[in-house]
Amino acid sequence: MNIGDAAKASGVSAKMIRYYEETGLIPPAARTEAGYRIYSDQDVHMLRFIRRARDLGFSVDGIRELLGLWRDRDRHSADVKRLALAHVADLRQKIRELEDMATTLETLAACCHGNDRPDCPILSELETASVLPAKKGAVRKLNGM
Amino acid sequence: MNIGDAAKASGVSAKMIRYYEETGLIPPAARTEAGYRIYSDQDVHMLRFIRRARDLGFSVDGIRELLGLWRDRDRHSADVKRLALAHVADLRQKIRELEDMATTLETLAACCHGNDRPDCPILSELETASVLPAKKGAVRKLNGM
DNA sequence: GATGGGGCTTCCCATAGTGGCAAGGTCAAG
DNA sequence: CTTGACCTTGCCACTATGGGAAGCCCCATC
Repeated sequence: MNIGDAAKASGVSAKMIRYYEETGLIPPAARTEAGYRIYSDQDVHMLRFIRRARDLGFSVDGIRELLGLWRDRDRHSADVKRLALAHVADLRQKIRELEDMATTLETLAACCHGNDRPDCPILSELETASVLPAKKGAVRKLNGM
Repeated sequence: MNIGDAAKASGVSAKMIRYYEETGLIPPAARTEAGYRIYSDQDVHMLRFIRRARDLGFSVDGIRELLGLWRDRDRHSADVKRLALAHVADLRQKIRELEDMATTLETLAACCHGNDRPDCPILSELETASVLPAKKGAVRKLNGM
């Protein structure tokens, strides 16, 4: 099948399929004489695997590792589990950071009258305080979320 | 003072100060005859404001609005509050998504023996299931977090 | 058989925010 | 006057994704 059909069948856009091929996440697709990429059901299966991993927030590099393990019949499930739990730790770290931001902002907003007067504790705080002193080593990479 | 000192004093890197100037978030700095940017304590004050807003997860565009309100002596605190609470809603939405991912993965990982055998429910799930069926309208932009 | 529409190809650009590097100018201390 | 630390601009990189243009291809319909 052509790339458009593979995209529909897998839920990965044609654009991203080409990108994944270009960056080596997936092997180069076979081509027709005219240069059209062709995909088998197997390929679609793999693309769906990728899409699901992305839905779980794995980065492309994480997916690369997952795919390696997926293809390796002699894999140790411990390796998969380690990968998954490391990702969970990243997610939880990120959640904590966002949570801190949200509660700080909510606290400030609760103190703001929210009327047509200009005085506002939110702006005052931004102006003067050190808002999040404990912001060391933030998990800065959690793919574009 | 020079850009390096302003960076140290504000906590915003020199690189980012130039970027903010280039993109119009802050007005162009005054220059010495040799072309060096010079910053006043006022400028550093503004840069610190920006950094704190970023620590609270505001996007550069959000900060642009905040700065506008900050500078506007006739602002309505209601506008600031609305901005803040809208951001909180975005944060909470994002948190929910990450939370879903984390719990799904944890559930799967809990079912994985994590030994040297290859069978692994995590991979099985990625292979077959529709992992996150409720993934409509994800908050895709929450500045690079 | 020609024509049209839709799909495919590659290539380039843009996003947000940040880091890094390189070539060259500048300033201050020794 | 030299040296080293700083400044300037400009360009490239990253992640993951979308948009679009120019040009070729395939199939169905007239």
